[in-house]
Amino acid sequence: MTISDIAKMAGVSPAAVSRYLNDGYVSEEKREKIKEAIEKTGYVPSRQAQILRTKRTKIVGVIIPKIDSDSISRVVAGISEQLLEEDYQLLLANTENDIKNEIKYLKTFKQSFVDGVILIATAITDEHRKVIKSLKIPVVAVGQKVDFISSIYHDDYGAAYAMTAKIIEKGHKNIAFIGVPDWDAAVGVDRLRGFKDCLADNKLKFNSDWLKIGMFDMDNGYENAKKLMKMKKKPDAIFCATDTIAMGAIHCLNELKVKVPKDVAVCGIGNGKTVRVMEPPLTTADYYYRESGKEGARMILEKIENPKSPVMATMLGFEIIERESL
Amino acid sequence: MTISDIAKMAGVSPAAVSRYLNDGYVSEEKREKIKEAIEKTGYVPSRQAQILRTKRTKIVGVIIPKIDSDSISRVVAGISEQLLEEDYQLLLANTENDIKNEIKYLKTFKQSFVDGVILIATAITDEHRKVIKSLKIPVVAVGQKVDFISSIYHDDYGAAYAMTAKIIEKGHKNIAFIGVPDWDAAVGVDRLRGFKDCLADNKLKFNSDWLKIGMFDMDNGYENAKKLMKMKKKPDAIFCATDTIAMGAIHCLNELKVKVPKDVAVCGIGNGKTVRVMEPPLTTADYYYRESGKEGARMILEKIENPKSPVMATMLGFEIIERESL
DNA sequence: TTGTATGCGTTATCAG
DNA sequence: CTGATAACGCATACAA
Repeated sequence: MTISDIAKMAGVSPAAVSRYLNDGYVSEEKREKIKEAIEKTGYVPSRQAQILRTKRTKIVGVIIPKIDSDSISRVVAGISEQLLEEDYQLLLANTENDIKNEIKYLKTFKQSFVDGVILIATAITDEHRKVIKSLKIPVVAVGQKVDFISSIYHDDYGAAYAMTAKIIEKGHKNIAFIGVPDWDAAVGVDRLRGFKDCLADNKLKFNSDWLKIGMFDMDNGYENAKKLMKMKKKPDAIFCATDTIAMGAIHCLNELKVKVPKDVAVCGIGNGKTVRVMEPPLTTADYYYRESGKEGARMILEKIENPKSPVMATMLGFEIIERESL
Repeated sequence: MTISDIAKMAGVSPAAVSRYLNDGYVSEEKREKIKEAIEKTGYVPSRQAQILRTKRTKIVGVIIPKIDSDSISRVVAGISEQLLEEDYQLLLANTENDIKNEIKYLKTFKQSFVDGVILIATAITDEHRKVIKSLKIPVVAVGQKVDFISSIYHDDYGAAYAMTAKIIEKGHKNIAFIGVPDWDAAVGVDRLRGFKDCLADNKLKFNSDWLKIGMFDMDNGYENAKKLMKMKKKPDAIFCATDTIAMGAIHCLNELKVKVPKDVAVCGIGNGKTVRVMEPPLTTADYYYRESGKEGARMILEKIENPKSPVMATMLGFEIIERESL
């Protein structure tokens, strides 16, 4: 079934059928005939041929470091929701945390296979910069603030600051921090900065022995909480940069029979799906991950429709969720 | 940059360049020239034009009910890994648990936009059947056994049976079951069947008052555990059909100050990422979700390469993970 | 081995 | 308003 077949059946030209399908610049009687022919045959235009002509795939590529992560899968859910609504499709590129794959996908997309790309990256290197600039299609970043492309990110500094203030408000003065490396600008840098600044503003001194850095997993929380509890001078609160880390930390504390929050308070950031059933339920900050995905999708769509729309940066807020671990 | 430009630069015909890129049916000297031209210009063939010609996109569509789920995101991670290896791309279609979207995507894919589709469905209705049969591209199912297409699934019956045996082995005789509706053949039907059969085989009678059905969320576990604990005759163990349900149940029990596993033992199925930090850590069955994704990808690729390869069904095993909740 | 010609299924142009 | 006709960029049958 091609457009010509339909044209023949309806006794019109292929061009008329095309117009019927698109602009709709066609007389009433022919419109009828064409409609009939299409309905009878169940004809559907070939996407590929359309794409070849129009140069638009109505697909957006989404590059992520991993999919089996609570926060990322929520962002993807948001993207997917918005895209579905706008009748776009979602090509998922999972880099498995390998920056080489990230560049590879970016280059693959360069062949204008997709109309735009949403990049959920933990770090933007010079190579990213270079490759992205060489692309002819728009790119937006979600989860990190990037200067040369539009981005949508969370108020990492603010959330960390507010959370720290909450810890202090609860009467804790000896606060440890378990975080991630500083190659992650959002989680590794901003959250730590918010923490330190709040400490300083409250005239509490930052104890670098209590600053522990590890990866984005529960082990980081578990191992570092253990180390913290082995020190002669122990903290009475632990601020974990992510919920996952916090879960590991609480698990460790429970094993050590350290009472949370009485002996040591714990909090995280992210409001992961399962943290409310921890023992005790985790105090954390909700980050509207899903919303950030939706907004990212809106942004890239806007860029696609209107390529010269200005670069913009949107910061999403947060909400402290008080539960019992703090 | 088109193939003709390269041809001109190298002083050969477009066909020669095409052959250089594909079959490689070209003389040594021309080969050199072409190579040079391509390198100089950084030419890359247009995917779209290739697709229009060859009718193959090297994309497989993956239809899922939701992405922000521990088990599903792990399956997708496996699919993604395998696809990356084979140089295929992954078009993600998230139905948001709406069966209408499932059909819609199936139909979208019908326009041979993808070379094959992997369906992660909870239920296969007659409409699914009809639409799938009308597709010209192969479809494989992951997570459910389906008779008319290749599928890969988990040993739900066996896992439930083994887990029940384990509960009995621990000395429990009054075992409740919190499950999901029977429109889900794997989780709703097979796991319950494994449970019942094991009970029968051990001469324990099945108490239908202790059979609770709800959705795939923590609330199901929470609410139904609460109901169970309000009964005059309480169970001393609760078998939850999924880890998520189990987490809700344990949370409830903790709130009620019911000791797990001393007063009531709990177990789940799935080995979710966070269940090992529950208090107490959850006894569950590992399901190799990631592996099932990889296998599903291999299957669809095989079908794509070799369309008349036979329908097959692969069942993946499981492993009981003993922790402290049982 | 090589090049020419043709077709894949649309959409855009342009003259009627 | 309408219908030829020319691209879009590539791959292949076929003739050379």
